[in-house]
Amino acid sequence: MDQNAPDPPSRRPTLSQVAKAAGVSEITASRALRGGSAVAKTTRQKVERAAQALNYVPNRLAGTLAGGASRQVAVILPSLSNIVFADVLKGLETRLEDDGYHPILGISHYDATREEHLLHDLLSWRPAGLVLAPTSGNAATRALLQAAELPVVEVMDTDPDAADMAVGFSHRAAGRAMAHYLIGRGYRRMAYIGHDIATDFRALARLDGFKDGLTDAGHILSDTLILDGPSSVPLGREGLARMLDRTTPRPEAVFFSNDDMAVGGVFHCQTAGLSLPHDIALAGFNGLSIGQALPTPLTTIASNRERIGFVAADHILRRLKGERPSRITQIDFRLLPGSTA
Amino acid sequence: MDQNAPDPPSRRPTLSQVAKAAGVSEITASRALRGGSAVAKTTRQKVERAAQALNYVPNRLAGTLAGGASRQVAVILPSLSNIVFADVLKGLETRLEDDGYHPILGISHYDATREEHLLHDLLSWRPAGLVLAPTSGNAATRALLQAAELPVVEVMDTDPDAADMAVGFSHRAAGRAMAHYLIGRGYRRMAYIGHDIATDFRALARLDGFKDGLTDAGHILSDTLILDGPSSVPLGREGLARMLDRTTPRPEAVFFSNDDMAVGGVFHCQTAGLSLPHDIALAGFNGLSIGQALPTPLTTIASNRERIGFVAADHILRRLKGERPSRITQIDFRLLPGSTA
DNA sequence: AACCTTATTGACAGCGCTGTCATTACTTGC
DNA sequence: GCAAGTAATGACAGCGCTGTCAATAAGGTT
Repeated sequence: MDQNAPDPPSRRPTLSQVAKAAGVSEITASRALRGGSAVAKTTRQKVERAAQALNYVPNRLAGTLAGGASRQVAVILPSLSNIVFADVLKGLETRLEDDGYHPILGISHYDATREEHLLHDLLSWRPAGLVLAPTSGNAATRALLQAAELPVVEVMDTDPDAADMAVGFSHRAAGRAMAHYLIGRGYRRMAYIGHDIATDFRALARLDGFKDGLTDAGHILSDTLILDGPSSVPLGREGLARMLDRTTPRPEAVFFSNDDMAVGGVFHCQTAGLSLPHDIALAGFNGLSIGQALPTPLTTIASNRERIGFVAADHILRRLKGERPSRITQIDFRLLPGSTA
Repeated sequence: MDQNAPDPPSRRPTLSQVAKAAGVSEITASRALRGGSAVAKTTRQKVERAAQALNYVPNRLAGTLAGGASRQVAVILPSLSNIVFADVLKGLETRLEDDGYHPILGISHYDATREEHLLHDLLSWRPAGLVLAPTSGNAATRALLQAAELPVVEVMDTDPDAADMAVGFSHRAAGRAMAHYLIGRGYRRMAYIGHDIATDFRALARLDGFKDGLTDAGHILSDTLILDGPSSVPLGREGLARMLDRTTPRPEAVFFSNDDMAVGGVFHCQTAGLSLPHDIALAGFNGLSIGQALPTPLTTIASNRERIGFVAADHILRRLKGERPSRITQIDFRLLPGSTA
């Protein structure tokens, strides 16, 4: 509590104090508490009792410094405003915790400089591994990664030249899949509405894939609207309103950068009295539950973010045990036909 | 390790190597890199150049062990599925990063045992501070906190007997405020629909406050429906459907445990052809953007989660500088009258 | 009984860094 | 030009723990 008061009286108990209390050597106490090694059952109990009595909490800084492997994993994500990355983090944390590991977190805010800085900072804690959803193909970052000599997983995409491992799916393929689906449904005049794509290069990859898909079938994108700022429901709503306002005839189908945006579009249609998908078709990306709970379930592509996080953590952990998980792991997306397109 | 080997293939460079390269003593290198202390400008430059050349990344485990204060802050949250805690985490991370601190994360899953375990685990990293959104008034946890002797902030509520500091607002007061508002709007027969409340005791507090508010005005809650599982849009939708199915006459107004649930309710009304708020009034809690973007903006109470996280981190940091931020900090909620009630 | 295992415990030397106090170099005042 | 002060640097010890190897005790073999 009191920061100023000189507090020599109550320093946290150390292993040596536990050892003394249990009447054994420090190293024996260490082994007893860590389990595994050869320690007599009675000795172990004595030590455990002493630790309990003193309210001993081991100091892993010291342990890691002396022994080797940390049980912390650095995690760098571009954002937490979007539930998508919270999902990834949840999957990560769940798997890590199973093995007594913990994430140290950094948020890059889609800023490459910040990402690099974070990387340097987090590496200084000597984590056992690193998981990141890269913000860009930053060269400096890549160099640091290569030099870091620790298991690294890049999540959310399947970049074939990932520094080490990658867990995710191809956003380009996802965009293409949506194009094929919409074409198959008979839509022709198609538009795209997205949030600030300069920063979110995975959204950009989806757009590129979408265009590719249209091209495959001999079509082209009839209209594109990119709005400033992070994706959100209100932004999507505003986007569709503006697009319909400025373009005649209106597009037959609109692909949004993600579900948040698309749900905004659905709301606009409700307000404007447009019936889905008759008057206009809308599609999103991510498969958020909000979109599926709409009176008209959103047509979208489900990504399994939590699983991506989980598998990423698992890869780190397995690597630490000496195994060699595959370099690129595909976590499939799935097109969810709803009733909006 | 082998001390004699001239150049162990690829261990990370240490401060001593940097010092050697710069032709100064270890401690001088340390001071040069940390800045502040008295080091000649030329010396500092030499050291910085050497560090750069060697690609030196300091080892904070060693630094913290030797020197004192860690730059990690333990964070324990009950969940990440709900955007609410992701928001808090975002605020925390933002403020911490400003000062070069980083969160180590643990998720309790609304489980008191797990929370206690996490606390023990995270404390073993000797964090400089601790932020948690308590899952319960767990006694063992509280004891650990008291003994921990580090700045602790409990977030999301303003528990007057917080172990150390608290940043948030009274959920009870929020519930009451909603009751008063709805009564003021003329609604009488009111119901509540919530998610698994056994675990989420802040939602329970809101319900209690809501009941209090009704009692204040001489009314009582006409119906209550608690559903299993975490809150979600589909769950709220299902909840309202079930309630309307089983109860006649239907309630005039329904207060949901949060916005996710309430938005589900709105969707159900859209599907069932009920007009809001004429046929039935709905209200939520949190002030999520999704609710505000609905064709009928949701009546709700806005909480400022990100700010709570930010202020919590700020309190920790200030405490570490020797200041004494106030024990209980209120981050006000605000009733947002929408068009659903 | 001498010998060999195996189980259990401990001594020792650091891990990489920083706090403390001491030392040296360089100014400045009179 | 010399005492006294300031700036810059370094030697040393130790943070709390674990890996390595050695030592001892206990049990089994021929």
